[in-house]
Amino acid sequence: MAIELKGLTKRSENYSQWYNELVAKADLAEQSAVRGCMVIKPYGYAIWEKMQQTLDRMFKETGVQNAYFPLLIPKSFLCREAEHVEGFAKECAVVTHYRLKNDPNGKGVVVDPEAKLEEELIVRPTSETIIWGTYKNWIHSWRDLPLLINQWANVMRWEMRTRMFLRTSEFLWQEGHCAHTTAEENEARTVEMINIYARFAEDYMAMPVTIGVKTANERFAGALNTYTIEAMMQDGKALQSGTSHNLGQNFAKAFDVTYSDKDNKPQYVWANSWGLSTRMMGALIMSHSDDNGLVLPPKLAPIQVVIIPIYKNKEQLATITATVLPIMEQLRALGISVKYDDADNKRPGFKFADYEVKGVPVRLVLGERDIQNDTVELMRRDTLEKENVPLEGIAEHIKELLDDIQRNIYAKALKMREEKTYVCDSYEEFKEKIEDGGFFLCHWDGTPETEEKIKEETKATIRCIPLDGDKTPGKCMVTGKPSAQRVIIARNY
RNA sequence: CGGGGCGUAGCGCAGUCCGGUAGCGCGCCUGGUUUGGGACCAGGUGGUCGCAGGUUCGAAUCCUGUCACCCCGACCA
Repeated sequence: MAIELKGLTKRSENYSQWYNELVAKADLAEQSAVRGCMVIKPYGYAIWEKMQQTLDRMFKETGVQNAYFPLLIPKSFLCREAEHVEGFAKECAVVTHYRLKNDPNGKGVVVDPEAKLEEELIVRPTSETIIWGTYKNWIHSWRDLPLLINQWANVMRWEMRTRMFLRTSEFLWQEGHCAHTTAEENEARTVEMINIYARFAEDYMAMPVTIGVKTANERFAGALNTYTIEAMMQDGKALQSGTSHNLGQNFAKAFDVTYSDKDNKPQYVWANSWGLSTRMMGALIMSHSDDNGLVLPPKLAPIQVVIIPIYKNKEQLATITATVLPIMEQLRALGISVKYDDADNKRPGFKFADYEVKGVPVRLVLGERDIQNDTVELMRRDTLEKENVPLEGIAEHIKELLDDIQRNIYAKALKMREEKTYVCDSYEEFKEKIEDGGFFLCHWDGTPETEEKIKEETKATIRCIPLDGDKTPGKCMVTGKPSAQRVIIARNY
């Protein structure tokens, strides 16, 4: 394909340009003909599939089942919950007609004015409304609860400005929607799901996150409370990576979802919803990648090991292949995904660079030299270190190495976050230091006005009120009023 | 919607000021030599110059209009 591989912009020179080039050169995604939408290419999608499989397994372990609801939502449904519609109204795509006809004045087709829908349909920006409209029919008795449903879907939010993976008009995600009998059980589920997201981020994506609560300003439209996991990207900006919302009884009341309890009394159900999107692809890229391209955590890499033969003729290739095949079998027996790239239309140097930019964790190079010595050249992507290792026991060695890479990139990301996290008590100091990015642990008086002031003056927002950590009270950095605990303030994507 | 930029081959661009045969690099195709860090040589394919008008013997180039897209803000996961 027409991808110029040379000359990736340096990460330190222009982070945003580096990111865009990386997405293109690692063959993850490209702009589509539709404004603000993205084509996810096979390699990018393979990574997303690994994320999906992992999350799906984690969800099912807690009793969640998958289902699918329609793309289009009747406008009247969206309007049922007042705060919800207000929050999403400004970014909804609307279907108004159901037919085209030949243009009477020329070529092509036009919308047939005769085919106007009586009620407009909204392309889902999220599915709470259509799902609660459906749950009304599913929930009658306390025996129907809890109802734990997830759907994998696309949603559309007509964003003004877009950015590959991080903000696109259409994006893929999963959204879970649960119904419970009690407020306590509902809250516990909301927290359980944000913990699953945190575990996914840390254990699989190797991305440290902070679990916290959103302020009223940043809360999901229609929720009582929003939990979030916040990660720090390499440029010090925050990325909201997953959210879990306690919806209280708002949607149950709006859609009249009630059940008969054990005393045969009607009760509204308690609801929560939680979502994680292809934005995580952006998070993955920005957490670990370097000037040579993507660095994938082994647990999410579609290809964990690539083997490249060096040969001068067919006979040599045959000899190398005979050595490689058993190695591949051993690796696969250990559950390691491996690719043998013996294509003869690309030279080794090209392949080296290509798999590096694609973030393949481990590379083996095998030539005649190695065959004679019973060794193989091994390179790990995270450090780019090369070593010659004996063929004997190579599969076990690689298995351990993959675990080590997974740990190492997590440790690196954690170290970076710690270095760029500051305890700050002076607003003046904050205004100066925020220019270089980072998380700022500051006291805040708890008012939306102060939060708004900080946002207007510095473009930074309160990312979350961390659940763990220091709970020492203090004085608000801006107003000097009392503060219950420090919050994380940062600029964000 | 404000402020800036751009539209010429699949991709990246030059040519536009000063009108006169449509160019370069990469890719792609063919053949050969290569292969331990992004190969080289030779030959070849490929474009109604965003669109619509106008000026002119003649327009990628000048004029008018229009439509895209990109970057910086406002909106946001």
